[in-house]
Amino acid sequence: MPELAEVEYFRKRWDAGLGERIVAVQLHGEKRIFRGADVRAIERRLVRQKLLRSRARGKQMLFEFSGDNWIGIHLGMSGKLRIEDEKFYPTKHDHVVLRQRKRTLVFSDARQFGRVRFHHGADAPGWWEAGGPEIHSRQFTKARMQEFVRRHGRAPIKAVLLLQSGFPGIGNWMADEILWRARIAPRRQGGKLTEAQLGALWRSTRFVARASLLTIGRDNSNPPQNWLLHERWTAGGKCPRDGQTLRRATVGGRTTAWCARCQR
DNA sequence: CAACCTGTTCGCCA
DNA sequence: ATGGCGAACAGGTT
Repeated sequence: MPELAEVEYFRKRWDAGLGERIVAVQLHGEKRIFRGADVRAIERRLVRQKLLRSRARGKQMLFEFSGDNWIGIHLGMSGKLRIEDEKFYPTKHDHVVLRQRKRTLVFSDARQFGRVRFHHGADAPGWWEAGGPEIHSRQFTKARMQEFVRRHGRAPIKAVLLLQSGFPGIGNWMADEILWRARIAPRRQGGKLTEAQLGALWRSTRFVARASLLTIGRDNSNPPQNWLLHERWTAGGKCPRDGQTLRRATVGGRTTAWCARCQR
């Protein structure tokens, strides 16, 4: 599930626990999601600390706790954040369970492509600060995007949109949505796009990012019915623009859906 | 039962 | 050094 807007939605699930103290920490410390993290430090440091605030950047989330403690979470393919009540009994895939007096903060991830990091220090961790501007920010300029696309000019544009270093937060469905909206075929090489197509790509990127944040990101509601997203997984899905049956193929290593008539 | 999956990282190659 | 690509990771779902 989790791309830009879903990440924002899940980040806010834990808002219910803001300002409240963690009274117990239960981790499945041997699981792959903790690769590289000091599990014992999380268990030792987080108890008695308060959840202060959280942020998201692309698909990364950062949760700040009192006492200079920080947890980074990436949801991977199947990660989810949710709130349970204080009597919650965790099951197999509930790898991070942070108990507060009146509720329980849970991170679950069946496939374990997600990741949990821990940092103890006065400032946000170094791995948080790296990376380019968010695609829905003013700093994500057309010139910046164009420079990135040109640098990866020989790869199919679909693959370029999936590179988090240039398009943080974009995943498989967003990339398809953006290319469909910009009328660009997913196999086109970025270096061969016309000036007009680059403009359309930039506008579509920002539009899809912002509009999905206002629906999925706000309350997990559906984007408008005329989005490609609603058609792209159903066999025989149709182009919302011209009704053509969508094509499906692996592009940039991922299943890709597009309209062969209106995307060039 | 086999194929498929909304993500990232690694090693290999150009 | 940089960029592109395919495999690998794990387990649930179709």
